[in-house]
Amino acid sequence: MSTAVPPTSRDVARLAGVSQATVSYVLTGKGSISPSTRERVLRAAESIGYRPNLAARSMRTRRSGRLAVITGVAAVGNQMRMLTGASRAATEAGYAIETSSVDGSVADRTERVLELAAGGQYEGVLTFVPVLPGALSDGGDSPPVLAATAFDEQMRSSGELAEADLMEVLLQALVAAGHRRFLHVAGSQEFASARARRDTYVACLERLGAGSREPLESLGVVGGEWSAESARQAILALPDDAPPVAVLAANDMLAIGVLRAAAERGWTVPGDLVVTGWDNAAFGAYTMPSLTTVDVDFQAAGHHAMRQLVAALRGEAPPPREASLQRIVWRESTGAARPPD
Amino acid sequence: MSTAVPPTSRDVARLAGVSQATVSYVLTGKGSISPSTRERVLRAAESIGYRPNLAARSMRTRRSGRLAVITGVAAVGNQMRMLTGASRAATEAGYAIETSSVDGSVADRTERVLELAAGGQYEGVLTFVPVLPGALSDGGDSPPVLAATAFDEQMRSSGELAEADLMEVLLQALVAAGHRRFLHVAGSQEFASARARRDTYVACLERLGAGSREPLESLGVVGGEWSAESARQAILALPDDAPPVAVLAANDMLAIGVLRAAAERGWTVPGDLVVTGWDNAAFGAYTMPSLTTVDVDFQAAGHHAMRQLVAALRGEAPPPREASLQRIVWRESTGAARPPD
DNA sequence: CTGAAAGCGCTTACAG
DNA sequence: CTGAAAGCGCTTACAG
Repeated sequence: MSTAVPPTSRDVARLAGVSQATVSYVLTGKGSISPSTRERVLRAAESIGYRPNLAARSMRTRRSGRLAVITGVAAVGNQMRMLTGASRAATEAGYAIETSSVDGSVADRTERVLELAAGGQYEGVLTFVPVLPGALSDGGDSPPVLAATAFDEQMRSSGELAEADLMEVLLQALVAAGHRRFLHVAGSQEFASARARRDTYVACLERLGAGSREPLESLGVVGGEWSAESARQAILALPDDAPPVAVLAANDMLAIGVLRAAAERGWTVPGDLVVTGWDNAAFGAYTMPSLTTVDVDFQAAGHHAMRQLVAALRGEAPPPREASLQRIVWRESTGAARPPD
Repeated sequence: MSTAVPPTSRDVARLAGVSQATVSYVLTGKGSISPSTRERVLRAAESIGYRPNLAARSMRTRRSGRLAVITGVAAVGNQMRMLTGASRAATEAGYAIETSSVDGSVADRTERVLELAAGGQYEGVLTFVPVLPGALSDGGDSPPVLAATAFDEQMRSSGELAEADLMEVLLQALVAAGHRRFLHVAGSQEFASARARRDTYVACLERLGAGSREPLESLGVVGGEWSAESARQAILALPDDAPPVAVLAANDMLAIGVLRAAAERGWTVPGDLVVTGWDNAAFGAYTMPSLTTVDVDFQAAGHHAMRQLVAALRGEAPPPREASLQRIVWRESTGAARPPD
């Protein structure tokens, strides 16, 4: 519609009766400008709908104002929610984000992330897929690279997604409900979240076992990828006398594979098996039986991860940790088990 | 790592022993440059790893080289797959894409799309969520705005996703298997795909009914949003004597809601009810029973939609229609029904 | 506290 | 077929 040429800072200057430099100082907040001049400039800019030409600014400052987000092919729904949150945080901070999808091995993905970081096009990179820890950096000479789904010793990530505290709550409740035999169906161990859930499962079971009168038994950790089929296979491979057993799956997709396999074997849920998932996938409330799971606020997680990235590239202190983004949703697949309070 | 200043076209010119203008002509393919000079410039650019500064180019050409993709909050997994394909197509065409998530009413979304199109930051806009047809444009004075999930009379969209031909195949196969009573659980009618599936259901049932010895009966069209809960409610509202009935749901999320409701009412699937979905969601192979559905290649759809956008903004003819991106996947929820061949 | 001037890296008439 | 020069819209020392 509007074939009109967009106004420039020179137009604003002319209108406000100041120099172009003054306009720039007001808009970037850099120079020290008198309140009255400042006011006048702002009003002029407003009145003609001035919006800085980002390309010109970028060329002059050698800052692109753009951040890259790396997505992968797994758990696309969760990533999209994270992207929404990250996108909002980036906009709030004055950055635009560009999305780049990668697949292949962890080495391939890492290579790609490194390329993007070195390309000079982006001021920072946030990855939703696991890469080798060596690729992560909190800035310094090169653009910061943060991971939203992994964490390492240097804490260059939003740990929330990797938090597995609720695995302990799940286990405690199941023990309290009388369960004594357990199995963990793990997710891809490339993901810190999967590692955290597995580690917490193993550690908690040991600890709880030591403190309880009756012995707790773990049938171990099976699976290792994020596919329903891997979970199904793991359950089909169980000995016939496995039940009664409480199966803690690393996410809902795995859990539905467990449900399916149980049905195939003629095991009832929550009779012979109880099952829990993670992520609160939309389908989980409608399976038969519905899935007990851990609701994760992916949008908030994406928002927070992006805020961390922005803080890193500005050299600011990381934003405070958000209140927990996770919460257990008890449904039919765990029978009468409920959290101890 | 590399604190080195990236090479400029001037560096390339110096190295190749030509002027900066010549380098530009070679790289943009605009001027007429002798093959030997051209070769020399290309080699020089290659040798020092020259990559054009997009900000500078953009400022000079007043073209941003950036396209906006609008995503929404529903069917996030499908959208992410489309985004992956669109992203690839954009890169192939030399564009970068930025993602912007919108929600709210169709009016809100339309407003947002219009803003983005008018903002001057993007050369084109592709939306994965429905907007008012008036917002769509195939270019001209303003940037083109295309929709990947809707279509209108002017065909400003990649119709593939809206294609519902397979609904007819589904119905024919079910009729051939002996089904006589049908129900359609529709998706949100804002989506062209949902409208197409509903319309095809209605039209086919009429046509097939007219041509068959035994009368076909439709229990009608219910639902109208993309939630499993709406489908569940629709089934719970059916009269007790509804079965046997073939339920054609507009997507898999709806179908799992149907499955759940059937179980709650004590109706067996595929005995009392047969059920079909759409989209081939990952969980559909693991429900009990597994879901017959329509597999959709969302990545290819996104790729094709983006190619259309690029063609529109370049004033080129739209790319040829892809071979069908859809295919029926027969599973347990339809019992013995199979396509007539 | 404010302005004149240079320059970021590119493209594109224009002249040769 | 090639080069010298201007200018896209901004920011930022520098001088006042």
